[in-house]
Amino acid sequence: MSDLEASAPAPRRGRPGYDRDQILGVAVEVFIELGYDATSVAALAERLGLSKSALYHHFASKEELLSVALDEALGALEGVLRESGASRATAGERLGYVLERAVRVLVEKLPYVTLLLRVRGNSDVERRALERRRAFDHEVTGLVRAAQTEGSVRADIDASVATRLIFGMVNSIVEWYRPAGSESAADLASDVMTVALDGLRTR
Amino acid sequence: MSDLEASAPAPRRGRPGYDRDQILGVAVEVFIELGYDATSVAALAERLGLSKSALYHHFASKEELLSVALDEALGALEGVLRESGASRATAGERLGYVLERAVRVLVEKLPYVTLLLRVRGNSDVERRALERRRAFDHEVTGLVRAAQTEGSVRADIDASVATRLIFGMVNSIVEWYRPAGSESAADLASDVMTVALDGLRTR
DNA sequence: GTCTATAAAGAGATAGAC
DNA sequence: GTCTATCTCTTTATAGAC
Repeated sequence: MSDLEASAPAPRRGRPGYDRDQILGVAVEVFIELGYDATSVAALAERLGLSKSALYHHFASKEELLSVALDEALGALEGVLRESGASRATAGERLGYVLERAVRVLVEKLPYVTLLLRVRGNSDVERRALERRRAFDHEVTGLVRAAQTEGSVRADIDASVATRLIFGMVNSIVEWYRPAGSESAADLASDVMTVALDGLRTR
Repeated sequence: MSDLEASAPAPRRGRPGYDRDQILGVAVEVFIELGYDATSVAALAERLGLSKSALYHHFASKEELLSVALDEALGALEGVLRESGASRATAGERLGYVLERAVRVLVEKLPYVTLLLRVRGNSDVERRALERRRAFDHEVTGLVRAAQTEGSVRADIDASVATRLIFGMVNSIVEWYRPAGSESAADLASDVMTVALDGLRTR
């Protein structure tokens, strides 16, 4: 987001020599494996091959790691909503765009979004993240409601319930999808769109 | 499960006088609010209005509370699968039964299932629970595959992916559904079946 | 940018009285 | 069935040297 030059493939020095992004990436991995609360700073340092003090040199606290990671995920999701407005005429089209792009953000930022989806509001940092998630969901619900009025989405289910069910499906992807497997992000997005729009039943 | 007589509405004595079930119920509430790892035994005792020692009189450890709670959820889900076999001819019918009953178990045992769905395998107790969840998912995937062969479920999506998407949707219910609200469990189950089988799109 | 050493608080669990 | 007091270990975080 705020990087003006650093799009290079990251130096990767001999052994230590970590920068903030590299440390953040490893920390998020460990947070996901053990859970944020169950992850001690000692465990993070060990995984990095660093002492705790070296880690505290880069981040002021365990919570700052969490905060920066959550911001990465939220920024990307909010970006999808921002882009959906321009040059799309109907609510149905905008909703389709948001769904498909949200799946891709989930895959591209898998660890960050995974962490976001596990946050429960246990601290100020977590509560602020939940607030931004709620705002996102609220905007999508508005899109679903508009699509119902328009006639492109079935109106016999409450917009809020429909949104929650569909995004429940989308978000659950972080529980099992691994980019290494046989299914590409494009296949996955296509499957999600099919099930969400047309369901499982044969016709 | 092993209660031979105690189906009475629970005594509810003057102030303390807790039994295991009452303590378990409160503990599960707190585990969900704060997360299991972030919940200290002191916090549990405080919520119960008891000392830590009184709590340890009922349960040998914090982990025993978790273990009993997870068993409650898993037992109910496994029961759904057990019942689905008898007297239903096609895989499509069995799958429909499992979906609808799973939603109802989620609602009836909401706190226990919520806790189950947040387990990440951080200890032997958690890993055993995950193993049982995997076995459940595997059986449902088999049902989906049979329904595809039969022709009642669309075959252009991998059975494993379809199962994960649909159960992702079902499981996400624990994130937002509250029995007190306007939507009954029957309405919810009906909405889930509609979206899962026919999708959001109008026709 | 990294280290060792340590402070200060909180964790899970137990002893033993009532 | 509940209590107070305490043990021991681990936690987050800091001090200060290299």
